[in-house]
Amino acid sequence: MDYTPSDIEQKWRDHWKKEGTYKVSNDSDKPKYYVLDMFPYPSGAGLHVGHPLGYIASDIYARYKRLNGFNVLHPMGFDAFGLPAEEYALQTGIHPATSTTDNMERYREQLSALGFSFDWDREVYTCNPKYYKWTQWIFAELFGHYYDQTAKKALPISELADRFAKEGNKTVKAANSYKGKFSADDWNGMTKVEQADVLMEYRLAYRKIGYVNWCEELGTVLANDQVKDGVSERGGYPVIQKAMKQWYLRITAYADRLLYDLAEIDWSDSLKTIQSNWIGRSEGASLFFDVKDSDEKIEVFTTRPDTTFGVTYMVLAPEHDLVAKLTTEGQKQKVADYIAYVNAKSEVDRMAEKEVTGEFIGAYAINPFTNTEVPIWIGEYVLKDYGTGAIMAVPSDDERDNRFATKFGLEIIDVVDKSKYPEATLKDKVGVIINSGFMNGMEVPEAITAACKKAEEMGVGEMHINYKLRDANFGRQRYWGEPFPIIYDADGLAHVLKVDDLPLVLPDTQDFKPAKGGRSPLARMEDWTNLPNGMTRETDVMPAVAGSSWYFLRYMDPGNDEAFASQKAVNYWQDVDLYVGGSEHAVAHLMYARFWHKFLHDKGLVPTNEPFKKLVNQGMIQGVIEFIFLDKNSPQDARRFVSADIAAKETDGDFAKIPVHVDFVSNYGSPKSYLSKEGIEKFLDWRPEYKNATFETIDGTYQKGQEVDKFEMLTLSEVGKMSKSKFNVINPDSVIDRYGTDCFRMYEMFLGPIEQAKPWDTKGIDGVSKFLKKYWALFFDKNGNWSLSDDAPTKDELKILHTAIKKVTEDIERFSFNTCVSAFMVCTNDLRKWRCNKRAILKELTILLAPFAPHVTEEIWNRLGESGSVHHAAYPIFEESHLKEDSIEYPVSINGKKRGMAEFPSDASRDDIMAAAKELEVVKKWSVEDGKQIRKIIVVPGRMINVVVG
RNA sequence: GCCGAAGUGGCGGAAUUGGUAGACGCGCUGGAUUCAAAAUCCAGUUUCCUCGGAAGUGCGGGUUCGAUUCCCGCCUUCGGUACCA
Repeated sequence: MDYTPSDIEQKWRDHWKKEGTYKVSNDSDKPKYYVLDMFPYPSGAGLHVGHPLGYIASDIYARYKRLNGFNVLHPMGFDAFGLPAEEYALQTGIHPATSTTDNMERYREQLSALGFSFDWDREVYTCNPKYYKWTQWIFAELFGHYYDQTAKKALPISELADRFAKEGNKTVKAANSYKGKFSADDWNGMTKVEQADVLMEYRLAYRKIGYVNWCEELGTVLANDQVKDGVSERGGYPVIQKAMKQWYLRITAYADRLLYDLAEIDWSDSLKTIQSNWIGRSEGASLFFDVKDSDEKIEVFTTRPDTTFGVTYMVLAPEHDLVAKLTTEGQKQKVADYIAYVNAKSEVDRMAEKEVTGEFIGAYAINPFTNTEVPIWIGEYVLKDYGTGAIMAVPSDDERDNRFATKFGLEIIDVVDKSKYPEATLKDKVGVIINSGFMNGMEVPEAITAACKKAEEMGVGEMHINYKLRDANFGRQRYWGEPFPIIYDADGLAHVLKVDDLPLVLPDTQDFKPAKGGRSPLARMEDWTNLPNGMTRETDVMPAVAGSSWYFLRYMDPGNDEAFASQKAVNYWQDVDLYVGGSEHAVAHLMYARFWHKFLHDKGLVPTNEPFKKLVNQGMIQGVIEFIFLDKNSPQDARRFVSADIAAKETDGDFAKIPVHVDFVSNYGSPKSYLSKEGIEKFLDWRPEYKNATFETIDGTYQKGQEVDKFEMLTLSEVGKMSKSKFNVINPDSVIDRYGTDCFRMYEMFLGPIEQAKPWDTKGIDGVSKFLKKYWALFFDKNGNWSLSDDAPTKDELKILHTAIKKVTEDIERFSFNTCVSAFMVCTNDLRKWRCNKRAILKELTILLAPFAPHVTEEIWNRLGESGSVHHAAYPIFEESHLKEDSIEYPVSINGKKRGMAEFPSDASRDDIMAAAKELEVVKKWSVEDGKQIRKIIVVPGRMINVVVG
């Protein structure tokens, strides 16, 4: 009887569904274990082969925990709001709700074909009003709270207003963006609007001016992803930075806790480092510089107040508020030109700019320590949102300042003597201070303290802790997202909707184009925005990160209409024990989710301080992106495409890389990938705007309709993220059709370490397929008849089984699934050598294999005559005694090079082995016979012997 | 630019704590079976040479009896860089 996956896999999936094999209850005597996957965005391209990598790993782990007696919560859902569905709607007129529903349906089918042990009754999707009711509610709660730095937690904003009325804000230590100080009398004398404006600067959800990518031609705000090289990806129109008032979340209030609580969670060091660098806590001083002939002061943050005597100029961010006020008449034009240049660049482009750029604004600041005048510049390397958006430049001790000063011929004064520390780089805070008045002769750390003290005495500054972390821009001028539960009164004051008025359902429309001024399409729906009582609704919607910031809590109690989840459910499940997802989410999603969780914890609504106890980042399965080259200078009605080899040769040509759908390309991913005549025709059907183009190769040129015998246009292959926008998505469906789900699951695991990125390739899948056939064949005789023996297993058979139990168990625990698959292969190969068909061995092997290949093992389990499901069986117990050997083979090295082997009893002592080693043939050959002496013998019991000769 | 990761045979990868480099699989070569093919099975497969060795884990140094593993300096590729998710 042959192994035929198609005969068994669907049968068992139907059976599991019918029996509710993977249902999980909130009432259980078993210990709980929560295994969570990062839920997918249901893209129109379907589930690709990269998604399952993490899902298979977490499914194996969930099944492993279940076999070990845990009550395992293992849910799945969809991150269903987002930009791509809206862009698709703009192009096709298909409503995002429709396309998203269709895509989710396709994803469910694809996911269920992978045999995951999800409890689908707990499915959550973020665009469901029953779900986003609570997303809106959490936002409303954030709006209703401020962060009290004395209590170290969020408190109701009403308590803050009461304190202002009694004490003003001088005694309040709270996270805020309000600059001034006021007394109780001042507060009580303010108008309602003024008070509301002040409170807004303290709320955890607040409004302020922020910058967006604005495309005038498209009349819309663009995501960073939609901007390439300063122009819109669609159409290639110019994009500038435009100021807009919108919602923000004050995540910076939690910066310290987000940083220090990393210590209590089991995440990789690299991920913790990424998060900690993203938070970017640095201690230093804020210093105020007077401006010559002006009342204005420029505030800077510096980690090196000890170098203040070396300040020879200042640089403001081009967007800094003071730029307009301080620029002198003579410099106005140059400054305006420079700002226009900067506005056309994204932040990433600005940071990546290798050339130093800047402009003098004509004004001078006064160095508070030296009273000398220093010129004020603007430069793109200073970012508005980091620190105060202004720096004091110390070209002697900062690399970027140094490059800037060198290029523009600005003065450089040495203030730190590093001659005592020849190893130190500019970045190291070491050295002796020189040319610096009261600090001369001090070591750097001492001087930093002294400079802060002096600044405080002089009233020109103070110690300050700065974070790179910025508050989260939470407004999108879009349609497909959660509406804000916010209405504005006649004074423009924001009010939140009460929980009884939620969800505020996203109104229906067929017109997804932005409204005037780049506002959300909702702004056009006046019936919805204008309320009968004269109030108006907020028309921005929330970003996709909103729904993904708390979904893990909803799975605990997904149907609840009274709360985001019941306290009983939350107290039972507590937190996520294992979270598996891509490293591309290392900052944004994980940071926001931790922030929301901590806020809910402050409110006493979740028992844990951190949401994700252990986190494993799966590497990305990459796709191949194929390009041909478009000659940018060719006329619009006769575009010229050239092959990759021509483009490589014509180095002076001006070519744009145009991605080609991988389906059109022959031999994709290899150096010889090419477009055939048929491939080009498919490309032209797909991109009709190029129908008149010519396609040039070294051997000749092709144009649509032309007759050619053999035509191969070489394409350029690059490896990169699998994404609909790169036209390189590969679905698992065809692989599953051919090899079966169990094989696909094991092959994805066999590809390599789960955390490592790798390009997709089906080359080795036959090996895994052969393994499953061999495993199946263990249960059958030569004639294909079911044939098992009930005899007691031999010592060798037990050793093979228990070697596998040990290896597989240890490797599951350390998430090394590729080596598990290899251990299974070794085990079946060895059992085949012994022609083992003992029930006692094969039954245990079947349970061990069940998490990896759930279908074939269930079929065998059934044929073994066992009751129930193999997925509810008891995990095999490892017995050390079966692995014991009488003797061990030692490698014998001479001077670190392996020269031979020698066998010793496994209980031989180090001294015994050392004595015996001297007499070994190999050792004599390489020492005495070579005219050398034995200098030293190193024995590591059970491992190796190394003899040093010389 | 900044932050993080990776680099080992023709290919995917293994080596868990500094201790036999290349497990397992693909591919390839030869053989068996077959009228033939597929499938299956067996053997071989890092490179180089004088068959005894020599070299070898991106590159250049270092520590050590011993380094894929630790340290210093580079190179290349991938991910993130705050509005793709």
